[in-house]
Amino acid sequence: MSMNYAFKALSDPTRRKILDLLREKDMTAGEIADHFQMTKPSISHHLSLLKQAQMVYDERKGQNIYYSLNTTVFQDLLKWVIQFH
Amino acid sequence: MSMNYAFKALSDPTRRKILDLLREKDMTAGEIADHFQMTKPSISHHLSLLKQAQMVYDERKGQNIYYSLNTTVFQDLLKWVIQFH
DNA sequence: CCGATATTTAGATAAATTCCTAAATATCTA
DNA sequence: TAGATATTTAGGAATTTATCTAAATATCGG
Repeated sequence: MSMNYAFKALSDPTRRKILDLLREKDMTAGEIADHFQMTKPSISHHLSLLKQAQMVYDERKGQNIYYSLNTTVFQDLLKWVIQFH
Repeated sequence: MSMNYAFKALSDPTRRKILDLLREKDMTAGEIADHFQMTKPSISHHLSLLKQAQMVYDERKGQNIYYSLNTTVFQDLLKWVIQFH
């Protein structure tokens, strides 16, 4: 089930911060990387895990690849958390 | 912030299953362990991480230690997830 | 086509995580 | 108090994760 990847993805603070950034607006991989003291390959790796977890979309526009939130898994997460409320 | 421990705790499927069990009823460490093909020390370790994340309470009653859900962190999680909804 | 820019992929390493066995601790009961 | 039961703590091995540098891929502009 895809929730497993989502929970794994959420366990890292860098990835949660990336999601927070994307909540504000869609961003390119480079723009995202500029918010961290970490190399671009490392951020690229985190983005790939978020994509694997179906928490972000990626779309190439020319030289850039834009990342945006994919909210479908968040709905599943919401249902999961509500059970404990 | 305690959310960090909570997200870490949730990243493991065994720990999520423990939480699901405790949703039904409070259970002793031994009862919980009976639901897994894993040694009791391993389950004990998972329980300790859940406690560190403030997702469960533990209370000794005689020889047994009962575990139960602590829902306060789940409320924070709910708020966090809702932001992405 | 070439050089520059944006991003990912590959490969390596250090740190963190999961799980085990053995030993320690706490409680109960005879 | 001694033995049995419940649970945790300690220590170690195997796996996974996070990060880096170097190299590869894709696109753009001249």
